Amino acid sequence: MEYNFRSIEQKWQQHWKDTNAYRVLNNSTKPKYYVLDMFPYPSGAGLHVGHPLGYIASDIFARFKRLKGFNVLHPMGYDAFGLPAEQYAIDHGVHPAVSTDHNIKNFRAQLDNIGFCFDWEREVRTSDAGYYKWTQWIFLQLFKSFYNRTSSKAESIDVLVASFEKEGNSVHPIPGAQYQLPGGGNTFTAAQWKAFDEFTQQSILMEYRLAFCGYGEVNWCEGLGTVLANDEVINGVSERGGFPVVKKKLRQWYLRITEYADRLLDGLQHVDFSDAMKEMQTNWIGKSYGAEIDFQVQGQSAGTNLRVYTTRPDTIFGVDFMVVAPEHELITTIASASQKQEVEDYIAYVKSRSERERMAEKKITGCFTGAYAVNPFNGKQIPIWISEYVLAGYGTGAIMAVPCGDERDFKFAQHFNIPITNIIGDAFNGEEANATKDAKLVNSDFLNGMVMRDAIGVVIGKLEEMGIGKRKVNYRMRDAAFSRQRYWGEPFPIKWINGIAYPLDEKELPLQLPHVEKYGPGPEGEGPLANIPEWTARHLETNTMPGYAGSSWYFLRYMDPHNDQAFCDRKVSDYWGQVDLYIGGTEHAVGHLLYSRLWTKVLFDLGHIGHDEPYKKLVNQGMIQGSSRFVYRVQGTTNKYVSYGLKDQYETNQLHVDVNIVDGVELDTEAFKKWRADYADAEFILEDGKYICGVEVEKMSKSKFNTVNPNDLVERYGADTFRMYEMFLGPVEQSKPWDTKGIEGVHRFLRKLWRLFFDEVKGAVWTNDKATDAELKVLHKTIRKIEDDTERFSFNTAVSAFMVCVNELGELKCSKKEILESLLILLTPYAPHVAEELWHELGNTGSVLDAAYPVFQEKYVVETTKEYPVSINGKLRTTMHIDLSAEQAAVEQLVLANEIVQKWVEGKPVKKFVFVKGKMVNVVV
RNA sequence: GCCCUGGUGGUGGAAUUGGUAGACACGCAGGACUUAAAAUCCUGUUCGCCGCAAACGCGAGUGCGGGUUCAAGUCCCGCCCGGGGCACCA
Repeated sequence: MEYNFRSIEQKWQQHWKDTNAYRVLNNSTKPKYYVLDMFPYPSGAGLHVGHPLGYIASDIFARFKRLKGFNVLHPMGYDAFGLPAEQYAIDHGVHPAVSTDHNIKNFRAQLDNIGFCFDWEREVRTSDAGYYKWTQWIFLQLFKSFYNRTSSKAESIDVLVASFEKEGNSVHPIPGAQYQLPGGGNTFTAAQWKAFDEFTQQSILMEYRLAFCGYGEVNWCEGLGTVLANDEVINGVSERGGFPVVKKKLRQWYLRITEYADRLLDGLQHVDFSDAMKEMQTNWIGKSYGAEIDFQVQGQSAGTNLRVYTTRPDTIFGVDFMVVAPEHELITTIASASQKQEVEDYIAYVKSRSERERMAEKKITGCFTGAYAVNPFNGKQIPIWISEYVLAGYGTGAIMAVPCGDERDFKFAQHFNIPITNIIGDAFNGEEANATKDAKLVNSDFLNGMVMRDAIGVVIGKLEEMGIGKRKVNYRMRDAAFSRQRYWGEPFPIKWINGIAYPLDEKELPLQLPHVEKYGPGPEGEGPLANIPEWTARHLETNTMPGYAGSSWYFLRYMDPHNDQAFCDRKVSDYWGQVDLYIGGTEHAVGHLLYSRLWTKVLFDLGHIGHDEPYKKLVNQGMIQGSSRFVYRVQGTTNKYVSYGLKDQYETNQLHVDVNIVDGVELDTEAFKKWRADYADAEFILEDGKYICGVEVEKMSKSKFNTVNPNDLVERYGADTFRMYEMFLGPVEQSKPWDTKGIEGVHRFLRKLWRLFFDEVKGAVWTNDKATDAELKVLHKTIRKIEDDTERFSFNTAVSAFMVCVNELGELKCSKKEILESLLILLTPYAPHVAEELWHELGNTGSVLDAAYPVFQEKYVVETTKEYPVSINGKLRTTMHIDLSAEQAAVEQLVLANEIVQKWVEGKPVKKFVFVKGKMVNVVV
């Protein structure tokens, strides 16, 4: 009887399906464990061997936890809305719903092939109305909430309104500093609030809502009648058609994620993410501590101040000029008559440049306004410049420039010949800025002699005393744009009437995405929904939600996927709680992870769930790179190819060749001729009768012909081999190249395992004999190793531990049920099909999926002697078997009597004798 | 430029707390079985030196240069190279 993996795998997959082996219940006496894979987008290209890596790892872990007695939730679903499907629809005339459905079918077939233990009854798709009903519902919660800065959490907007009616906005000032009420200013009393008309009231509330609508700058292309992404704009004109593109403020939905900046930062201390991941999120949030300082502008009325943000108030005596962003509102007020034309020209120039150009070119540009600010401490006049290196959206959109301490300021000063004041003495060399905080200040009036680090607080204190500055924390993170002018996404449950956004009643959800035939943009940068008369007649919002809407909360829906009364029953989310293990790539470091953390915090604040961090532990799987193969076409010929080893004798061109027609490095020349029509009459210059290909590691991609389809490998070696090989390749977190050839080693291992049970001629060879000490030792060593390795996600070493175990049992000629049965349970997470088959062959009737995990017993692995390495002066010279209970004195005697040791010691006195019990011996002479 | 990673045989990788570097595989070489091939199995395989050869032995060796230690792939200091992220954030 031989290892017929095809029929075995088919049989058990069918059996598990028939018996609902992977169904998970929401109530259990067992402890819970939640294993989640990052939501895949079902692309039309299908899976290559790089994709399932994380799924296999999570599957192994889920099965392991199940064997260890946990109730394990391990679901899968699809992030089905999104731009690619819509783009495909536009290009091919297939409705996104149709192509998405088709892609999901293929995706599912590929997944099933690998034998995952997903509970498919819990599958979710973000594009299903039953799902996005709740995405819309959560959006409404965001819309109807504000961030209460006094309680530091989201609360109902009703709380805010009640406060307004009682005390105006004195308790809850408007979060956006720039906002101006229709009559100017940004504070109001209770009486004023009550007197505002509805439009004004709603406009004010919009300034607080966690999901809000505002105006944002976008690239508007009149010629194409649409908004363009940054990468679709080149040199100020559209990539397609060359039409001019201008920055335009357009209505957009946003999430007020900035209010959660601190909590998102703090939360990182309570989750188990890699340092790199925490670092990326921390940088993205970009918290900085500094001060806002008001500078009087010369010749302007007392109220017209230039407010700057700086993290280095200690350098205030080194300020040689001010720089404001080109968008700064004060420019028109302060620009002098003589500079007016120059300023206008400069602003026009900046407007013509896209964000991308601005960043790519990094030219030093700028323009003097003709106005001067006054240094509040010494009355010095400071010229005010405009430059695009200062960003309107950060801080106050204006800075005080200190060229001796800031590289950008230094370069600007040099470029425009602005004299530089040195306030750090020898620490400034005149060649480049020095951003130190440890220098002693000079030329700094009352700060002279003080270390900069200490001066920061002193200056802020003084500014506050004078009433012209205050401590200020800033964040780099901006509010998240939450609308797309696209079709294939969740419609917003919002109606617009007279410029006021009204939420739909929850009973009206889901607001169904209407069917359309065309996906072209609507007028004035609106989405395709604006082209549907029935839609606009209902005054419905025409934008749709972005891709990350549905994926921000899907981990909650898996818990209770069919509930049509709530997004997830509170009792159910309390039972499952956080995702215990989340596996996925690093590409979602700041997008998806930050958004889903935000949504979780809001839902927690509003009392809908009981935890405020979605993921307890995050593991990032590495990428599997492609290993490309090349053939070398001789130059001057149309179809003559020279083998790798001989190519230096010719002038050649290197061409990618499909890795699937190469065995290791040897090209299948017949397959090559059949591969593409123009290679049909190819000729080869061989070495040793073979055509050897060149090899290079590159990204795995169709265009490089280095993709490998898991289906082909499963067909040839079986799912169990494939799963184990993906793990055997190396640590999950690490990127590594794919090498199909290596899979045979894992396949051989499974056949070796099989032969412990069955002989090709004799049939079953396993016995009920009592296991020997040596056999039990092999088994228990393996139990310990597999358990440890699996717990710490070291799946590659676990696979080799299985190999070692089977090799050793083979040497011992051990085919005893007592040993093999336990081994099968250990193997179940990794190779479930063959484990289940052999489990039944041993006479078990239940499924191995629910067997009791073997318990490691120390007594079987205790050693009495150890082969000690013996070094002389740190160099290994020999090894000696010594009783483990032996103490230093006895060992010393034994070792020094050893012939080889004596030879090396050569009668010299022993200076030191190092003995670490159970480890090693070192003789120092 | 800044931050985070990593660098070990021909290849993927192992060495969990400083204690026998190269586990386990791939590849390669040789052998067995076979008319032959495939499959399978066995042996060898870090490099160098000595040697007809094997055994044994010796020397070097974890990107480079220093250091700490009885002992360093592992710890410290200074470099070099690859991968990833951020990039006018004041």
